[in-house]
Amino acid sequence: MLSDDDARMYAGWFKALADPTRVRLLHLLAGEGRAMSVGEVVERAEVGQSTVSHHLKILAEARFVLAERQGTSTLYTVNRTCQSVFPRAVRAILGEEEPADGC
Amino acid sequence: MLSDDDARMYAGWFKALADPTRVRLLHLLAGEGRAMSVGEVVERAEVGQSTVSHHLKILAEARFVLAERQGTSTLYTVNRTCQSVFPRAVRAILGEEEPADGC
DNA sequence: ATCGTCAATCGACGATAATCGATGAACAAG
DNA sequence: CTTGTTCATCGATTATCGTCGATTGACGAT
Repeated sequence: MLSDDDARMYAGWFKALADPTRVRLLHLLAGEGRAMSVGEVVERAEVGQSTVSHHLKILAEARFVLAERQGTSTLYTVNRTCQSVFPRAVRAILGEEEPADGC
Repeated sequence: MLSDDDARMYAGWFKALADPTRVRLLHLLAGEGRAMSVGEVVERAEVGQSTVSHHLKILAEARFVLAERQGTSTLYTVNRTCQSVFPRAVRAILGEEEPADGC
């Protein structure tokens, strides 16, 4: 049986993309193909600055984006090495692979 | 830009697995390798009957499990054709594939 | 027709999460 | 040092979600 901690870990990965606003922010960032400051993201998003900051933090904690401070602004980039987390998580949940941690 | 509806659709798929209890139920069902009644699932789960019924319904609506009524009981099975949903969703969000609907 | 079993639904409660506006902290420019 | 910019954090509000116990509805057996 999947341990409680493993279940929470997998659920956590899915939770990071379980919000439409985060999906759109990630898509926006990926479509631009370069690092973007929070301000640039706010300009193209339809939510306020604090909301964008909040969601980018969640995406960064889940490692789907990378953050880098540059002077007074923070640049966010898509972390493309994370594309494989979901296939691996699904296989682990379905019992075809031993649990994997990290991204 | 990803439409609001598309973003909600993708987020909805992730949301279905964004809860530890649902992850465990799906894992339990997959590990058994056969259709299980709600009662059987309740026996091995650590939550009440109404909670199990609630979560199985959510998993079924997202097409991750299939439900079939058999007399007085309902049998749930893992829908293994849904494994590809997440890779495809991720590619669509990251802009490497046109949006895909359904599972 | 009645009774017992099984699962879905209902109503309520507490916890989590999304959003906003305002405040605060770090930094650059003058 | 002061001012302006940029982002993170705080506090509050509202909405959503997970869980439970109780009820209801469907079905089979007697």
